[in-house]
Amino acid sequence: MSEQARSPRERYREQTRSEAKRIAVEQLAASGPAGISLNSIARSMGITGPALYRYFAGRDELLTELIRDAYHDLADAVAGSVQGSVRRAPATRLREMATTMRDWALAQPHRYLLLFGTPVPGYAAPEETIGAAHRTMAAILDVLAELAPPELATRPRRSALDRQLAAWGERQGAGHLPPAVLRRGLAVWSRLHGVVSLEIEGHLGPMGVDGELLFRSEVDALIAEPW
Amino acid sequence: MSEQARSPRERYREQTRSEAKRIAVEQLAASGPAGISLNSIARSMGITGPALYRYFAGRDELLTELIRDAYHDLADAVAGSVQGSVRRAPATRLREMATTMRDWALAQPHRYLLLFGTPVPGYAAPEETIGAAHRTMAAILDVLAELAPPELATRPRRSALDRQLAAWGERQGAGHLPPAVLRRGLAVWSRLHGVVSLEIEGHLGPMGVDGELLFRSEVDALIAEPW
DNA sequence: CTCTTGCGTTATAGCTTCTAACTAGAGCAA
DNA sequence: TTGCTCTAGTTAGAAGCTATAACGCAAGAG
Repeated sequence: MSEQARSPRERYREQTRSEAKRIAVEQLAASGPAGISLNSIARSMGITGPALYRYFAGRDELLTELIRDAYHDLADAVAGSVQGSVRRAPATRLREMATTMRDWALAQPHRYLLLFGTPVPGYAAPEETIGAAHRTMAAILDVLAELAPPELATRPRRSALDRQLAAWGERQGAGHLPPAVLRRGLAVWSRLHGVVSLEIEGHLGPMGVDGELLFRSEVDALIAEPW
Repeated sequence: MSEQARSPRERYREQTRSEAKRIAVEQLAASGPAGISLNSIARSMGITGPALYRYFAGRDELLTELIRDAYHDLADAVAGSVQGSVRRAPATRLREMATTMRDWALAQPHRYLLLFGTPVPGYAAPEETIGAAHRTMAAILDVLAELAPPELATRPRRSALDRQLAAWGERQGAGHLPPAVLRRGLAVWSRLHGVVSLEIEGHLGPMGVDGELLFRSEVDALIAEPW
C-alpha cells in the first residue's frame, strides 16, 4: 500500500474512477459493450455527463481500462489456480486450471467476450495488456512442462511453428521449454477458448449440448494426447 | 427464378434492401457492428434516413439479416466444399473443409465475428438461422462418418454427452450416425472455431505465431486422434 | 492565508435511432 | 385511358449519445 493515498485528491479521484468502472461493468453485463454510456454512468453516480470526462478522456479510454482489468483478472485467476495446485498430479493441475478458466468465463461472460469476443474498434492492446495475456500462457506452460514426459527435451524436430514459438519463448524468458510444450500450450489455449466461447455465446444451446460435458471431453482429449 | 420478380415494386424493393445490406457490410468491415448506421447508409444511397425505415423495421432487423445471410453463406461454403470433394480421401476432405471454413473467415472476419463473436444484444437466433448452422454441422459429420473406422458402429459406450448428441441427431435426421462421430463433429467445430477466432481477433499476432501453422497443426491432430 | 488547481456545472454542436405527418408519383384495376 | 390506392420518399422533431467550451466554486497546496 505504498503507492496509494498519495494525496486526498488522488485517493478521491481513484475512488470515483473505480466506481465509474464498476457501473460500466454492470451496463456491460446488462446490454453489451454498446450499452455502456458515459452519460448514463454519470447519471447513476449523481453527477452530470461532462463531469466524467475529467476522469476518462472518453468512452474508448473507459472501455480500454475495462479490457485491461479483465486481462489481469483472468491472468490472476489462472495463475492462482496453477500456483495453488503445486504438488498435485500434473493432469489434475491441468484439469483444475482449465476449470478455473471456464468458471471465470461463465461467471462473467461479458468480460470474457470483452477479451475474446469481437474486438472493440478503437482498441489496440497496450504492452501491459499483452503482458497479462502472456502471464496466462506462462501458467498454462507451467503445468504442461510438468505433464510432458521427460524424454521430450531430447527430441529435436523443429517445425516452423516451433521456431516462432521458440522466439516468443526467448522474449518471455521461457526459452528453456521444449518446443512440444509450447506447441501444446497453444493447443490448450485455443481449444479451451473454442469450447468456452461456443458455450458462452449460446451456440451449444440449440444443439441441446451441455457445455460442461463437452468441456470435460476436450480437456480429457488434451491430457490423453500423445507427445 | 420463379419467386423473384413478383411485381416491379417487389423487385425494386428487394434491390434497395440488398443495396442497403451491401453498404451495411462495408460499414461493418470498416468499423465493426457499432459502426453500422441506418442514417449514414441512407445518405450513401442518396436518400434520407427515415426512408430506410420503409425497408427495415429498425437497426436490429438489418443486423439480424446480416447475421442470417452470413450463416447461410458460411453453410453454403462448407457444404459446398464437402460436396465437391466426394471421392477424395476422407482425411483430405476434412482438411479441405477446414481450410474452406478458415478461408471464409479470414476473407471476411467481421462477418465471422457477427456469427461467433460477441452476440449482438437484441438478437435471438431464429429457427431458420439455426437450420443453417446445423447444415454446417451436417457437412462436417458427412466427412467424419467417412473418416471413422467401420467397426465404430458396434461400439456401445454412451456417455451423457453422447445421449444429448443422439437426441440432436434424431431431430436433425442424422440418427444413424455413431455417437463417436457426433462427438468428434463437436470437437472439430469447437477446435476450428478456437484457432480461427484467435487468429481473426489478432491474439496470435503478439505471440508471433502464424495462424495457418497453428491451424494445420490442429487439423492434423484432429485427423490423427484415435477413435 | 492566499492562490492554484481540479471538479462540477450549463450550453452547445453534431451524431444517432426512430416516430409522425405529409406529398408526390408509380402501378393496378375498371 | 382514367382514376384510385398505396408506397416511397420527404421534413420535423423527440430523446439519447459523445464530446468540447466556458464558467464558478471550493478544497488542497504552499
